[in-house]
Order: sequence, then structure tokens, then C-alpha cells
Amino acid sequence: MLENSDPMPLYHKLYQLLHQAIHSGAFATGAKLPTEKQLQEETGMSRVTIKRALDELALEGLVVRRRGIGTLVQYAPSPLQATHAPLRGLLENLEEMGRNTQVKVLQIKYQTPPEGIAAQFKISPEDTLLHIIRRRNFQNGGRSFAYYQSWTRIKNFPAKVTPFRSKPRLQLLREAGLVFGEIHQRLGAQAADSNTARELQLPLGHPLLTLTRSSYDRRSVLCDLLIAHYNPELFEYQMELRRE
Amino acid sequence: MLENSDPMPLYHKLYQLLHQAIHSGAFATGAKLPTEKQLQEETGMSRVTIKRALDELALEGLVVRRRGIGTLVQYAPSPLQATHAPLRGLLENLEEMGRNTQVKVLQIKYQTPPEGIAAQFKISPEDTLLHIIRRRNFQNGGRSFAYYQSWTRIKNFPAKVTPFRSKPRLQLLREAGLVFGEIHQRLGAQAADSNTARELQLPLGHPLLTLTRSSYDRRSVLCDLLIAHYNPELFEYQMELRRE
DNA sequence: CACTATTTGTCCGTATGTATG
DNA sequence: TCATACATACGGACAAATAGT
Repeated sequence: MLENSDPMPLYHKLYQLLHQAIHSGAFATGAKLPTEKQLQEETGMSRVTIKRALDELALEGLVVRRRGIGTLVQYAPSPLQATHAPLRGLLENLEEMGRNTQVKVLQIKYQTPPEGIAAQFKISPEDTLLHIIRRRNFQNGGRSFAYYQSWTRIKNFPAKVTPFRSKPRLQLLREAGLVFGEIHQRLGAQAADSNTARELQLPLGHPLLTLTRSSYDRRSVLCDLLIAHYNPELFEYQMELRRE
Repeated sequence: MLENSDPMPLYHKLYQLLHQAIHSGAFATGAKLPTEKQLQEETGMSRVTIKRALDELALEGLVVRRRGIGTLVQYAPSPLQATHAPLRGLLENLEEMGRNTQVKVLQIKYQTPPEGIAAQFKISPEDTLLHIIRRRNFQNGGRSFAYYQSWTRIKNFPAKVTPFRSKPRLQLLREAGLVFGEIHQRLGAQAADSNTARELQLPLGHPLLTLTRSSYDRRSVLCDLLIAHYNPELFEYQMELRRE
């Protein structure tokens, strides 16, 4: 019944179980939860543990506990917290983003990429690529919400920070002679590693929205790879679809 | 740094983080994980805690630990071929996905939506909408990778499961008389809550890719809201961009 | 060959959190 | 409320294996 490979405190397991039961509508609003004694018999846990789980539900406002009465459900079943969309700071497209936000270049130099990257570029392990790391935040020293790493197959690019203050990266690359053909993007989600967590001021393991953009030249040779990590609370991808 | 809403042991949190990183291919087979000391500095945890997380990975066979050497990834990079859905183009293309996958309808009935949903539809709190919950998995009883919830403003829709076996949801809605104009999509990331975690067989708090699609009729009135949660290890959104 | 730096393995003591009766 | 037992997390110390000088 409560088999869970994850090590988790007993009281929290029970809390989750009841939390889910209430949300799924198993207990209607106003209904009475099993008493501490009943739960004790059903689960085999001690009464203190049961009490702690019920107290956490009460603290959250999901139930109300009254001595001599029992534990009553106080909550109208809602299927999910999917309403968690405050619609703040949503940015319609990448170009407009530049107006309200600014980019800081953290690093720019030629480096030998990690194995997986080198494989995608089909280069030998000792070859170098232009490696740029950037971070985007809201203007006026606002919070950071994006962390970019890019690898580019380009020769003799001046590894200086200054030009990035005025022009976007892709534009600089085009001015340096790169010509793009197909561009392929993938959107996914990942847990924040320690590096990204630090840069985006998030706890370790926090969900991130990730974008991987592969840009090819006219002969379908990969020449630019961008890996972006976004704080999903401050940024989401938005698009309009129209029937034709 | 590690805010804990869920009481989960630190060592297990780190274990999960590394587990996911290895599975996602962030560390190639044979690659060296950060040393205990490096992880100690990056995460701020004590060495014993770090060690326990690494030991669990070793016990599982994902890594091999050698004193004087370090911790080496032993895992053959998974046959990860995430399914993908095209972003641009007609919605119908999205249904091509249906060839390798199948949908199970978990619930279909008229319900009063939670407050946040009702607000988006601009209906009064006691009005009902058609509420459908579905789950998509790979064929032949394969793993589930998507969990859908939808709210639809439509009258007298037969709340039966059977038609969904042969036709996609949007097509059924159109056949029932709905006409769509603008459609708005947002892609983000969220941590798995207990409900979604169970449905997708993922640990609590696992990063999920989320899609919210708002469909409006010809008069720009919201008539359908779809909230989708994806396992990012099995599914990602993909799009092609072309210079014009 | 020794010497050193690195890295993991093992052990100690202590403090706090969890769970029982 | 209390006493007890166990798990978690910390910091420190030392030993053993490895690689490079």
C-alpha cells in the first residue's frame, strides 16, 4: 500500500496519501476523515505519526480538526495546481525579449568541447570550438532567468565581450561570415545542476525549461549549438497557432 | 541553498539529481563524475552525504567507484529516443504521434472547475465544464509519458470513453460543433506533484515539460483549455526553423 | 625507487530529526 | 510528555589505492 522506493518520512507518506485522496475527491468537502485510531489500525503507524500527518493537512488548510468531533475536509476538490499561471513576465518572442532584458557574457573563448558535443559536430576530441556562456536577466539588475551555453564552429572570432552589449549573438556570427540554412530546436525539461542552480539562483534540482538549438549551414553541416536553461517561473515559451 | 518543501533526505536528492544527469547523457559512459570534494564544494553538503549518494549509484550499477581514481559512469547511454511533436504547423500533425502511442481516457465528466480555471473561462464558480483526463503511453503497454487534463465549454457532449479510442479529442469536439479560431500555446517546466508523479511513474518533484493550450472560438471566447504534462526523458517538443 | 597530490574507504563523535511505546 | 532507538547530516581524522614527478 505504501510501498515507495524513495526514503521519505512516514508522516509525510501518510500526508501525501491523504492529500491525494482528498484532491481526487475520495473524501467530499465536509466529510469526516478516519479517526487517528482508525488510521493507526489501518496503517500500523503510531498515533504520534498519524497526528503529525493530519496536523500538516490542517496547517495547509485542507482539513479542520476539532476535538471530540474528528477531522473534517475543508477543501473543494481541484484536480491539479495547474492554475499556477500568474502570467507574469511572459515574453512573446526572442527579439522583443531584448528590450526588457539584458545579457551578460560570462565567458568567451576557444575550448575543446566535451565528448557529446564533439560527437554532434563530428570533430576530433582535440579540436576547439568557440564557447560562449551568457546569462540573461531582467533590466536594472533584476533576477536572472536564462543561462546560455553555445558552441560554434567559426575561425578567428574575436573573443571579446564588448560587442555583445549592443548586438545579439547570432547577428555577430552572421556578420563574421556564418550563413545558416536549417535550424532545429528542441524543448524539454531538466533538473538544475549545481552550476545552473547557482547562476539562476534556484535550489539544486529545480525544474528548468531547456532549449537546444542546432544551426546548420547551407550544406547541412552543424555550425552552431545553443543550449539554454530557463527558470520556468520567470520564462515560458509562447506561440500562436492559426487554422488555415 | 536546498530549500526543502518535501522532507526528502539530502543524500537521496543528490542521488536523484545524478541519476537523472547520467540518464540524460550529461555524463558519457566512462566519463568521470565530479569528485566527492568537488561535489562538496558545489552543493555545500558534507562528504559523508555525498558519499552515500554516490554509493547508491554504485550499488545500482550506474557508476563504478575506485579509490585514487574517482567515480566512473558505467551506464550505457540509454536507447533514449524521445518521441517528439512538431511545434509549427497544423495541430493535426500532432496527432501523427498517435501511430506509435496510445491514449487511455481516465475520466470524462462534467465538473465545476477550480477557481483559477473558472476565472480563465470567465464563468461563475458553480458552472460546469467538460473535464477529461487522459494518459498517453507507448504502444503495447509501454511506459506512460504524457498526462492530459482538459476543460471544455461544450453542451451535451456524451461523456463516454469509447469514441476516444478511434478519434483524437479535438476532432470529436469539432464534430460536436465547436469551431476554433485562435489557439495559444505556452511551454514551461514544473516539478511533478504527487498525482502526476504517480501517473507517469516518476519520483515526486521530477522535472516535467508542461504545455498549456488555450483554444478560442471565432469570437475570441475561450472554449477549450488543455494542460499537458510530459516526462522529459521520453518526450520533447521539436521544431524546424527556416530562413526566408 | 621514494615522494607527493588526489581520491575513495573507514571510523569517530556530535547534533538533530524521525518513530515507537 | 517522556524515554528510547534509529536515521540523517555534519566535521574531522586517518588509511589505502592510484597516478604523476
